[in-house]
Amino acid sequence: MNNPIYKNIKEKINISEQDFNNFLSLTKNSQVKKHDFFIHEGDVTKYIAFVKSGVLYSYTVDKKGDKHVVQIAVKNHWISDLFSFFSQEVSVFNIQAIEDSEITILSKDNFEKACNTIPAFEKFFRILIQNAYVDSLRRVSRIYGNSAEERYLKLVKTNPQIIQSVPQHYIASYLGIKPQSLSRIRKKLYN
Amino acid sequence: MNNPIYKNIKEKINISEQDFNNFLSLTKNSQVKKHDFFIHEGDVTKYIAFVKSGVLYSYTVDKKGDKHVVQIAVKNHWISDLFSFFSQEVSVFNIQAIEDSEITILSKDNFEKACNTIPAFEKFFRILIQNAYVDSLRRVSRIYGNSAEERYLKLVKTNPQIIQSVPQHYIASYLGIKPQSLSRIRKKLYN
DNA sequence: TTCATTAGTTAACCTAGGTGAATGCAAGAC
DNA sequence: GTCTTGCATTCACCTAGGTTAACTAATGAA
Repeated sequence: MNNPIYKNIKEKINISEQDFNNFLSLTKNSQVKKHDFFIHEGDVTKYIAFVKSGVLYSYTVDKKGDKHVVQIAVKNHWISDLFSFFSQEVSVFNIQAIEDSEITILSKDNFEKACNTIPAFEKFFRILIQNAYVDSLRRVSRIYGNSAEERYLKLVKTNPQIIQSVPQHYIASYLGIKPQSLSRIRKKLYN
Repeated sequence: MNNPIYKNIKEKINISEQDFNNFLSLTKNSQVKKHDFFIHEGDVTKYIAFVKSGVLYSYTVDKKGDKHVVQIAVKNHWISDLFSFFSQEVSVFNIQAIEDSEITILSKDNFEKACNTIPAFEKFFRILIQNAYVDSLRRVSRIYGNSAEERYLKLVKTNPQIIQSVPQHYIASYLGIKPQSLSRIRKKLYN
């Protein structure tokens, strides 16, 4: 089977094509135009999204009004506010499309259905939240243990696709610095 | 019932004294002497601990050999490497006692038993991991959106117990700064 | 086409926090 | 009791990244 979602799930759990097709029938295809919202801060998160094409990103806005990019999801990655999705509390994140994107979405109700009929999915989604947790922990230690330059190099190495397809000011925000500083770092590096 | 663990669990889920007593029979009391380890980096986490007295803290060590405090657990709080505990992968954290401490521990096996016999516990522990995840997310945005001084003030306000009972260099590390800088900040504030 | 935005770059200057070293003080070890 | 070790403080100096502002190039709407 050549479906990218199937491949993505297969990386984490064992699942038959049959079960996957059942799962797929619970999802819906959808589109998000450039700059349109997938999740609005203050709403309860109803869907989890798999990015088929394009790029989505999540961010918070602090009391000073500054935006902080938290996650960037390129092709073949999942994105949502997992905490809000699982707890059904309101989201503190916004998720928006950086460019026109095609996504496959799964609602909370159908997520429950998938878990009930295909037990392995419970595990798959528990792994998703665990990974999100670990990502966040890693991020904290990366901020504390590395300079912005080191964090940028790390990103270039582990996520070249993000570097290629995302405007720099999003990347700067994701790294926790200003666009001018990223520009300065890049200048220094590519000399 | 006057048991602090009962109180702590009651804050998150509804549970009868009967069920709680069953749960309690699955736990063990233990002690950690000052500077002794509860969890060693590289081991699989076998226990989750409730701090009855004393203070425990978790930290990572980066490639440069610098220590970064991740969590500080005073009386009546839980501590463990939840990721390692649930996934049974090796831990990247060390957890040590800051002072002689009394803890109540629950093993992975007994955790499974508790979940099987008292379904509400599954929820309780899912909430623990969700909260840990949210804490970590909040921490990232606090680092990006606030100065060390603001982070310190926030800690004083929301966690005075930590300020009172933990030596300053641990707090500095938790805030992501050096002890000298915390000293400077405190001097500036208390003038 | 033209005018207005938005993105990226550069540069001068500023500041929060790091670094290294010195000092004083309290607590264990013996 | 002295010796040592660890913690907090202070100070002088340094540096990564923020700030402001100017300039350019690219995109987009009318």
